[in-house]
Parts: sequence; C-alpha cells; structure tokens
Amino acid sequence: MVNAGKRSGGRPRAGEERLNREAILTAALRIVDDEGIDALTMRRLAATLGVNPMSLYHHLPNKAAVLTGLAELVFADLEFPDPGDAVDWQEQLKDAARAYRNALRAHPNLALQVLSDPSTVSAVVVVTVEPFYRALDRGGLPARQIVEAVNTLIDFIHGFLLGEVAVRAETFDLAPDLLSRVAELPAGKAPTLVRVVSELGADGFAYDFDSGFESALSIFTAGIAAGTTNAVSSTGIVSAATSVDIVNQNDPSANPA
Amino acid sequence: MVNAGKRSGGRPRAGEERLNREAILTAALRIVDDEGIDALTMRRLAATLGVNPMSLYHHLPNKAAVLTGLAELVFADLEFPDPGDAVDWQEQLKDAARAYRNALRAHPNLALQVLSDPSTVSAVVVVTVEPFYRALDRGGLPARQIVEAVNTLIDFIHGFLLGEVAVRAETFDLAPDLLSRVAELPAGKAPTLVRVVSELGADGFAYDFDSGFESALSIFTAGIAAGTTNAVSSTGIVSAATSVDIVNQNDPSANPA
DNA sequence: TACATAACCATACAGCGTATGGAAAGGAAA
DNA sequence: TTTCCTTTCCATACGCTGTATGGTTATGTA
Repeated sequence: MVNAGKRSGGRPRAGEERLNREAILTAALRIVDDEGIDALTMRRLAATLGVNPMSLYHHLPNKAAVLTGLAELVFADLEFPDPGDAVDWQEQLKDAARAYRNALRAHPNLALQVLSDPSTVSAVVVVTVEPFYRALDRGGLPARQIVEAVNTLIDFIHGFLLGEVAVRAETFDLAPDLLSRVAELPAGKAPTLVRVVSELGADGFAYDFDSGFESALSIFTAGIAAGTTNAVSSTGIVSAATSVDIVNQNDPSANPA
Repeated sequence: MVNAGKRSGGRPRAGEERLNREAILTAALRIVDDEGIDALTMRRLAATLGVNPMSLYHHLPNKAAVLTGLAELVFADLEFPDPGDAVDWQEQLKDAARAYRNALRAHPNLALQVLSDPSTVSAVVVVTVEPFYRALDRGGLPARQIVEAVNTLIDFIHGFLLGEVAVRAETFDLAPDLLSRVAELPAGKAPTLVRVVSELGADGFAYDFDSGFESALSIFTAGIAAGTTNAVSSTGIVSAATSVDIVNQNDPSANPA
C-alpha cells in the first residue's frame, strides 16, 4: 500500500525535487501575466506546480517574497541598448525613458506591485538608471543636477505608468470618462478647464498614451537643458540649440490598444 | 422578553437609524488614517459603528465602493486658494502643484488607493486641475500644450507621491538602501551612477522629498516656458526671464518626518 | 388596514495566508 | 553499516476575509 507509484509525503528522491525558487517564480509570473495579480494565490500557485501549498514555504518565506521575487526576476537581466554617442544627449535621455517605460509595460499586471513597494522600486531603479545618468553626464550637468533630473524623470514615468497600466488593465476608457466628468462640473467651477476642453473638442482631448509620453519627454529635456544653461552659465548654446525639437510632437501617430 | 431595552434585529424606529453612507465613510476614513488601509475590513468597520457587518451593505454595495467613497469624501470639497495674478504664472503653477501634493498627502494611507484606481483618479483630477489650467492659460500656452503640460505635471506628482507615501508608511530609509545597492552593483556595470554618487557623497545623495519636489517643479516650469517660446515664437522673453529661478534649489532646508 | 420596502441581525460559505507537525529520503558522522 | 540531523514534501487546522442568503421588525404609502 505504501509507495505504490504515487507517494503522498516525505522527502523526494535525489533529482526528483519538484520545486526550487526559480521554478516557483516562473510559474507565478505566468499566472500574473495571464490572469492578473489577484489570481496569484499560494494555493493556486502550488496547484499549477502540482504541489501542496505549504511546500512553497520551503523555498520562499511568504507571499510577499514571491511578489518581490517576481520584480527581481523581471528586471534582473534587463539590458538597455546603449545608443552611444551617435545621437544627441537629449535624444539619448529620451531613449532611456522610452526603454524604461517599455520595460515596466512588459508585465503590466506586475507594474502596480513594483511601483508601490519602495524596496522593489529601489532595486529596479538601481539596475536601470545608468543610461539616464550617462545621458545627462554627456549633457554636462553637475552631479547634483543629474540626480535631481533623473529622480524627476523616473517619478514622472512611474506616475505615467500608474495611469497607463491601470487604464489598460481595466479596459477603462479614460477620455469619455473625463469628458463626462467635465460636463457634469458645476457651472463656473472650472472655467479654464471647460474652455480648453471645448476648444480642443472631444477628439482633440482624447488621450493617446504614446504621444502624451513624447510630449512629456520634450518638456523634460527642454527644462533640463534650460537648467544647465543657467547653472553652468557659460554654455548658453546648449539650451538654445536643443529646445528646437520640442515642437515636433503635435501629430499623434502611434496608437496603443 | 421582547424589546427589553436592547433590540437584536429588525428595522430601527424612525430617527434611530444608526447608519448612513456618510457616517460609514467617516468611520472608515478614521480607521484608514489611524491604522492604515489594511486595517479597514468590513467587520472592523461595522464593529466601530456598533453594527452587524452585513448592515453596511444596505448603504454601500461592496468594499470597493467604500474605498472609492473615501476618495470622494477626501476630495469632494477641496478648495485651492487662488493666488490671483499677483505672482508669476510659473509661481502660480508651482503653487498648484504644491497644493495638489499636499492634498494627496493629507491622507497618506489612502494615497495608493486613490492613485491606483483610474476611475478614482479621474474623479480627483477633474475637481483639482483648474488651478493648473489657469496658470498655464495665463502663461499664454495654446490649449493643446496646456493639456500636455498639465498631464505631465500631474503624472509626475502621482509618481512622486507613490514613492513618498510608500516610503513614509513603511518608515523605509531610502537613501542608505540605495547607497548599499549601488555599492553592491557589479563593477563596471553602472560607472556613471557610481561616479555621481561618490562625487556627491552619502550626505549629498541623501534624499529629501521637499527639495526634490522643488527641483522638479523648476525643471517643469523651465521646460514649459521653453516650449512656449518655440511654439509661439514671438515672446522669447518669457523663457529667458523665467528660467532664472531654477538655480535656487540647492539648499535642502525643509525636513519631513 | 394592507403591503412593499428599508434597516437591521444571524448564519454560513468559500477562499485566503500560514502555523504546526508528521513522514520519508539524503547526506554526514560514527 | 548504523545513527542522526537536515531537507523536502504533505495533511490538517486556525483565524481571517468579503459577502450570499434569509429572517425580523418598523416605516411610508395606498
């Protein structure tokens, strides 16, 4: 009766171990990607691995460790293509921002988890910001301004993604929602907002994440360049030369889901 | 035996109703403020109201409604002081940003909830952005650029707050965590980051939320002003005059908890 | 006076994370 | 070879969650 083909307990034979940290995290990532973060429960995870829920706790101390482990897994071997010195430092900065945004979008169901846990964020940021630093260093900014500019840009990307992934996850239609809310506003409460919206029309106001992101990047590079001008106060040319490309973002061409 | 002082069921007498939506939300807000969002459970909420858990469901359809109700409650009658035309439009924009940040910080335990629910965010944003629009309108920006700039600034504030409230809530010490992570980086993996950090030293790198926020605002105003210059291409003075104040942020003076 | 409705309570269910403890195989030491 | 600790798994169980269901009683309206 005992050991009849299928064992029910005890240590597995050498080489027959069914679990390890990586296998668990891989399975967890699959669940999160496929069905969302709420679908990830210890019981569900164990079931997909064909294992008792409590077995997981021999490889990871608790569920929180699974979640931070997932963030590590996703960002561990993230590589940014170095655009080199071929392009403008401002374009290099924009590329870093685009790459960071895309990295966070690769697993949208995990994004909120990553963004709301400070320990996870700092881990992700550290392995990720070098391209930002390199671009700004090339731009000639002093150390303190580099840090401030990078923090600002990273924070913006986090906030942007917060909206982007949340909206996508719930297939929430932002533009009509905003428009109807604006329409319901008490008269005279927000005259400028109302006027701007009516000036643009519903179509003009419709939100496109890609072009919104690009507009933001232009504001950043212009702002950072302007700061450089005044701080260094000797290379005024930089600002003047680089704030040109800020106008090129008026046509919304890309379209996300 | 029946109705002996304390009744155990049935509809209460007129004027003796113990619950209504507002009372529930007020109690819920108190719990969230005092003990954090995780402490808010339907049972706990009912207990503080001296009521059976199921009674809550006569006033709010489910727990999610309690949470979005809380966000409404907090932002419903939020008023921004209008700085009027006394100050610079850039200073006016900064004031709007500071006020928005403070409004979200007033209930830090609620911030993550607010920021991660798109429906809640759009409700909050609509009743909140008028000062931003007004400032940029005074700055002479065309409608489309106003929308883009406001979106960018709001997204930044959201991302900034995500870090700020998370770090505060967990009394997580960000600076040493980042420093140790940088120290543990494989040699040569992030040379610029390492160099910048060592140039600033641990003290210089230490993160202060207030001065970080102000630095960011300066980058924004400079970037927006630069954009205006090129777009309007007739009032170049604006950009030149206003990018002066970007250097004034080098002394960290404010100190948060 | 009848009746639908509203406001409360009691019970119960499925699901959650995980503490506790037991069984069996592996590896090291005797 | 025997002993014994350690590792990896399983079974059970506890306290917690949100909420479905349905009962009881007072209210407002017809």
